[in-house]
Formats: sequence, C-alpha cells, structure tokens
Amino acid sequence: MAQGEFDLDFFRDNKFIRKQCSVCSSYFWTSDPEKKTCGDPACESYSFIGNSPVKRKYSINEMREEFLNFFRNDNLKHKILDFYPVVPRWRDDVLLVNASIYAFQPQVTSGMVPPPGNPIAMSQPSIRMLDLDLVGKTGRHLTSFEMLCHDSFNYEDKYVYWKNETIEYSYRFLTERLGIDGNIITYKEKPWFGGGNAGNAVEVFVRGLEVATLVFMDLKEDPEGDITIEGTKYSPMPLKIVDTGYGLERLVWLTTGTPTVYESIFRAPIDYIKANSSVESIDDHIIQKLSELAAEIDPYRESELLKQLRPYMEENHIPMDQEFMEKLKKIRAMYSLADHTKTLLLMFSDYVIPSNVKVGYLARTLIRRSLKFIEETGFSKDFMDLMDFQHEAFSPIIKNYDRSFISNIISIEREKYNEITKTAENKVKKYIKSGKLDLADAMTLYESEGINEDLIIDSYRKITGNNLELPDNFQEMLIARHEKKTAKKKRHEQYPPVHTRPLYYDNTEIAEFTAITLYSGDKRIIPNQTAFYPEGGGQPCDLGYFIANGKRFNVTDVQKYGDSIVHFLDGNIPEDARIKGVIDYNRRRQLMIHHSATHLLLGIMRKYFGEHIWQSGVKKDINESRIDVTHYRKITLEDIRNIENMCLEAIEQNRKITVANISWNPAIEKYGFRLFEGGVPVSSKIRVVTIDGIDSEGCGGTHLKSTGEMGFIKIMKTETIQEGIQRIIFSAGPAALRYVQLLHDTVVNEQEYMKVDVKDVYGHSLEIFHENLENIKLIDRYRKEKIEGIINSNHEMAGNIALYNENLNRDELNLLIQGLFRKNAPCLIINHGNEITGIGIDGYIEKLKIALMGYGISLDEKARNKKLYSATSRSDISEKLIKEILVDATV
RNA sequence: GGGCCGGUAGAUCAGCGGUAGAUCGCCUGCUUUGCAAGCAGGAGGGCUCGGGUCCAAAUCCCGACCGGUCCA
Repeated sequence: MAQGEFDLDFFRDNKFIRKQCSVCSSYFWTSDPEKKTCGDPACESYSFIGNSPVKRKYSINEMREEFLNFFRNDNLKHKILDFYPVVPRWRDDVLLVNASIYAFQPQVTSGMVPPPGNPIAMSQPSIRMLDLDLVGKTGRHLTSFEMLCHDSFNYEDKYVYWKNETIEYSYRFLTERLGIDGNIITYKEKPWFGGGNAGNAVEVFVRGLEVATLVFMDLKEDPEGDITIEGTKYSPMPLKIVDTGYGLERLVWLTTGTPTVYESIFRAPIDYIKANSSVESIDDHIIQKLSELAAEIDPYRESELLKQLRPYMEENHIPMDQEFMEKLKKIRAMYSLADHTKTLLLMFSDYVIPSNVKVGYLARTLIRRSLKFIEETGFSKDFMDLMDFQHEAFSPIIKNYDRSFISNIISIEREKYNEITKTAENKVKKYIKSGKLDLADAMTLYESEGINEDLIIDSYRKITGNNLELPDNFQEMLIARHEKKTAKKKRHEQYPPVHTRPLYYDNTEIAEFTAITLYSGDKRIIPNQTAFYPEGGGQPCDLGYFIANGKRFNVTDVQKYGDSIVHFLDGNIPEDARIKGVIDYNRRRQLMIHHSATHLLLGIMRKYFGEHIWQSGVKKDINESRIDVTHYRKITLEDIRNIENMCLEAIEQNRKITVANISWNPAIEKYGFRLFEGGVPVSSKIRVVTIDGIDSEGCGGTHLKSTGEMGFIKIMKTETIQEGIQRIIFSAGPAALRYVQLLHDTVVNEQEYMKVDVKDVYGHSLEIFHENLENIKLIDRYRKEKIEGIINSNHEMAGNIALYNENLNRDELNLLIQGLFRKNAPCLIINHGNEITGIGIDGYIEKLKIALMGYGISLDEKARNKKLYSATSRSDISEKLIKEILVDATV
C-alpha cells in the first residue's frame, strides 16, 4: 500500500504516527509513541479481558442505540436505516447476508439505483457459517452477529465523505461515546477486496481486539484494468463507497471484559441453560486463558490450544484430566447452543425451511448441531422454551417470531435426527469387516448416511467394544475427496445496440403491428418495435409471423438481449424493411391467463399455508403451468381442494390486476422483498404487478386486467421436487376446461365399459385388479402342480440321463428346468418335438450334435454353459432317436 | 447445482441370477400367570414402477418415481 494512502489531516492533528509492526511488519497508525505492535491479537494477544477500557458495561441493545444515536446526531446527519433480512432475496449470488454492504449489492454499488439515504447508518444482522466448528471453542467465533455501519456513497458530482472523515468518526465514537483512551486505539492498514470490488482499508484495534474494519471501496474488477491486487485486475470506479463494519458483539465484549464473547452477549440464555442442564462451571481464569490462546493461534488448531494450555494448568495445579475435558466439552456445547439458536431465530424470521440444499441445508446443520448440544449439555427444557427465551433476548432484530411454524419445523427435524441416531448402529455394523472400520467406510457413513463422527465412534464402541480413532482432519479429508467442479460459462450473443420498443406492455391486446427492421442477421431480425413478448419471467415467447414484401415468415423464437428484442424466423428479411407482425393471440391469451393465475395461486397459497410460502421457480405453458414454492410438507388432496376453492372465490370477486412502475427504494419500502419472488430486475425501476388484495410482485410479464378472466384454476398435480420445495402443476381458463374434459371423458368411458355408476368406477377397478391378482396366483399354483407331476412321474432313461418329452409353454418349461436343476441329475427335455434343453449333459453334446447331423438334423444353439444346453432344430426330433444316440454315447 | 446411499411382510432388515426369508408385531391354541414371558401353530409380500440382457431377474444393465444424506 502506498505510503500516502492514509496520510490524513486527522492523523496529523491528533499526533498519530505511522509505524511498522515488530511482529507482522504491517503498517499501522497510533498516537502512542511507545507502541510497537499493530494491535492484532496474533501480534500482542488480548489485554481487555477482566480489564475493560470502557467505564461502563453495555448490553447489545444499549450499544446498538449508542452507535446509531451518534450517527443520527445533528452534525453527522446519517440516515438511520432499518436492517435488511438475513436471506438476500434481492440477489441470487449468495445464500445469506454476510455483511452490511450486502444490502446495497449490486443495485446501489453498481450505480444503477440510488442508495436509500446518503450517508446512512444501520445495524445489520449477518450470518457467517464458514467457521461453524470454531464456535464455542475460540471464545470469539459466532455464526451470527450484527454489523454496525456508517456508509457514504461518493458520486462524481456529489461528494459525501471519504477517508479522513470516516476515521475521525470512528475515533470520536470510540473516545467520546465509549470513553476509550485514544492512545490504545490502533489503525492497521490493509488492502481489501471481495465481491468484485477492492480498495484500501484500515482495521481498528483496541487492546488486541479488532472492533471495526473501515473499507474505502474505489476499484472494480476489470480485465482491462491496470491495477493488480492478488493477481486480479481492477480499474477505478466512478462511485466511491465508504463501507464500514463495526462488530456490535465485539464492542459489547470490550465493555464487559468477560472471558469469552458468549458470556457478554448471551448472558441470559447461558444462565438459563446452566440452570436447566448438567453443565458445570470452570474457573473464569481458565476460560480467559483459552480465549487468549485461541486468539493467538491462527489458524486455529485444537491440539495446539490444549498443548499451550498445559503449562498454565500445571502452574495452577489443576489437573487436565478426563473430568476436566468433559466439563470443557459441556461448556463449549452450551456456548454453541446459545449461538446456534439465536442464528436459527434470524433464519426463521425470514422463513428459511430446512432442507438438503442451499440455505435450507445451513439451517438444518444448525438444528442438528443444536440437538446434539442439547444432548451433550443435558438441557432438560424443550427446544421451544429456549427459543422463546432467545426471542425475548433478541427481539429487536427478530421481525417475525412465527411460533407454530418454528415448532412444526423443529419437530419434523428432530424426528429425522432421532431416526438417524436410532439406526446409526445398524448402518455402522454393515461396514465393519472383521471388527475393523476402514477410514473410507467411515467417510461413506458420514456422507451417505449422515452419521457424524461422534455417532460413528459411539456405534463402533457398542458393536465391537473397542475404541475407534478418527483423524483430526477428518473433515478436511472429506472435502479433499471431491474433485473441483468446472464452472460453466454462459455465452452471450452479440448484437448491435439497437432499441426495440415493446408494445405488449402498453396494450396487451395488440395482435397486429407494423415495424421496420433495424438489424438483420441469419434468420433473425431486430425491429424498431414489437408486440411479440420475448421469453422471460417464466413466460414463453409469443409465436406468429411477419409479412414482408408480401411473403410470410414464421416466428420461431423471441429473445431479449439488453434493449434489443431479437426475433428468430424461418427465413431472411433484409434491414430497413417495412414489416407487418401478427401474433398468435390465442397462444398469448392462454399464456396471460396462466401468468396471472400463477400470481393468484401464489398469493392464495400464502394465505392458506402461511408466510413461509415463497416462489422458487415458475414455468408457464399452453396446456399447463407450474409454480414451485417453499413448503415443508407434502400438499394433500384436501389442501388442493381448499386452495382451488379460495382461488375461485378471488376469481368470482373479479379483482383488479394493475401494473405500476416504481423506483427501487419506494417500491421496497411499500412492498418489501416479496417483490423479488420471480427474480431481480436489472433496471432502475421495478414493474410491480398487483392483484388487488392478494399479491404484489415485480414482474415483466403480460397480464389480464382482472381475475375474472381466468375462468377457474384446476390443480392437476403436486410433487416434492426437493426437500422443502413443492411443485404445483395447474391450468386455468380454456386449458383447465380441456383438462377437466379429458378427465371426464376418461371416467365416462370407463364407466360405460364397466357398467357401473361414475362414483363406483374406482372401487370397481380396484376389485378387478385384485381379482386379477388372485387369478394369476391360482394359475401359478396349477402350473407348479402340473410341473411337479411331470417331475415325479415315470420317464424314459437313456443310461443315466432322464428324458422328458413334453409340450410346454415358456413359463412351464422354465419351471421344469428349475425343478430339474434342484434334482441335480443329468436330463434332457424335448419340448414341442424340436426344442431340446439339456442339464448336466455337457460331455455328450458334441456326440449328440454329430449324430443328429447324420440324420440330417442341424441344431440352432441358443444357450450353452456348464449347467445348461439349449437348442432348436427346424425338423422334428423324436424321443426314440435321442434315446438311441444317448445310450450309444453314454456307453 | 453436484456426489453418494437406499426402496423386499404392518415395522426393522437379510437375500444380490435358479421354488421369497429372519426378527419384532399381529391372530389361534396351550403352558404359566402379579407382570414380563414360554411353547406350538397361523395369517400377512409377487420384491416401487417401466424397459432391457438371459432358458431363467427381487438379484445384472438402463430409465423414471419416491426417500435418505453430504457438499457447493
């Protein structure tokens, strides 16, 4: 980093000097002339535990208010924003909000949409699952935290504030508001990059604890750029963003000086768990020592931590025996339980549904771990009791506490988890060979059956009575097992930057229009305007034709590229041609019906099932359409009926369907993030489609004017496409009628054929089905009896070879062969006079063939192995002849 | 989105090319009887579905469907 990047007035005025850390060689700024290290715990360890530099202790809520009030005040004039959800529905590149800046990516950071205020400050709940297994162990790791931020957006024509002011604000907050001595605050320089952006940054340390990172983002990833950081090229961006992040929990911890961050922020939940479990305390000094050691060991290693703890324990004459390790394990489990349940509350507030994919998987991981920690701590209350308690402690950041939703989810998840625990032993047993369990098999158990390390070890001990050791890096080995997957690249077609005016929005009833071709390529054109709807938002494109020079060209596909709408044809039309377009309006009409019906169905299902219903995919078509929604149970026939009825009610009410173009910030304020259910628009305005009183969504599709035009909605089928996601296949309008007519025809045909009442068709066909099964069984039994009879009756012998001359069908012949197999005596069957099957007569076959050849009979071999010989001939073979030959051969 | 595992009796599973099995549960009888139980007998499956290979498929191959699980 260049020397001058942080050569700021603020540092000069406050007598800060730039130094180089004696341990890590990083540059840092301090006002303490004696200071030698940068403040990073890896360089100087914590010195705030039991020794807080802040006069009073803050709670989470107090600290949040202190920070926001500071930036709200008259001088600083930051707009205080409400926090964003932890599930980022406004973007599809990440699963969870990881930092406050996620709220503004990519729409604001790219410059397309103005920020909701400038400058702004807020406290953003964030979830980081990356260091999940360190939670509870290091004393500082959390899966969720609040990131306090004060951000400014500097445009080319509008300067707000940059480095000098940012650092000054941070300094003033820490010294004026928290009363921290300016001499113990250090600013460490550090380049920053992430999410396609980069810039300079400083990390703020107080007594070995990193309390904030101040990022000055002014670069964007650009293959043509001439600034290179860590091998990636960047170029300056016109929008320069101050992105700060203060760890709320870290600040609180700094003021309390507790042995770990957990006591400081989960005080009440921890007391509650302690009071209702078998967790016993360990001396605070030991916990403090562990936190300090863990801060220095980077990256964290459990064995190293315990090794470094040993001298301290010996000094204080405390045995590090099994009893101590058990106690420590329980305390760590308690910390983790407090952490995980809070994170789950945040997820459930946004209606995350546990599943085996995406964010649902992260939720499931937290639930399973929580259940494990409940066992380990011997926590005696119900899961929901703890959730209630946590909700009380964190109510300011929990928008929705849908207790029945959460309780349903937890009981479903607990059942699955118990199932695994119950069957684990059996599963492990399967893989144990001569008392040993291979490492590879242990991995398979983990990956395929979901049996965790502890459970594998426990089960192994129960089965064999021996101890099993799994390597420390078991998890790493699992990861190494998988090959890196190759990223697929999306190819973009290049077209000249011409603009096509869409006519389908102004008036959805336009079926004919005239236009001029602005561009002409290989069987494709871009006109100046069009009524053809291009594929998008799950709605297929319109079809139809163009007339140019009196000739007709059929439209095969319509796609949107930027502002150009490309029409693919079955012929070539030159540029600058006057053309007439005609769309297949019946098709369009049905697509519009299905599109509006999709919105209606979604709104109704949300009313029926609850707020956890989110759209996760749609596809419209002519005969049927489908919508995928997040739901944790199978949809029953009763659900279907109720939903259909509710839809019909809304259709009969003939509710208005309206479209409005609204700017981002007001739109989000008014409708929330539900707007993005169908995807995130790439434009500065959002086209909001509203079914009055039912549903509002951002949508680029063509819609009906009111619900009455749908006629009715019929759900045809529902299926689980993956855990937590249900697919509903339905039709509406004429397509729905066609479907019902098809069902009607089918049942009526069946009814006429069976000569029963329509309502008895099902029962009757079931009866027939069972009758048929009985008959099959009966025939089978007779067949067996018949074959038994043949086997047990007298038959010709050729030497030691038994001869059978029969007229059997395939099934019977097979039964005979199988029966004779069991007798294990050589035999030969002649079937229908020309098919011979021999069992155990391998040695005589060559002789048999040659002898038959002498009589002008050639064999067509079908199967031949040690056990069985099968062949057919064109002419009849008499039993007598076979017998003669075989007697000859066996002599 | 990718990988792995699985679908056989009401439940848990075995069988992994040659007539569908065990245990628990259920039914009947006996013995015993405070309960748990013991003994004898019995009912209950066409092996998720569809193709293919084979003389022969629950078993091998392919494909659907359903479930489980791990990782992005």
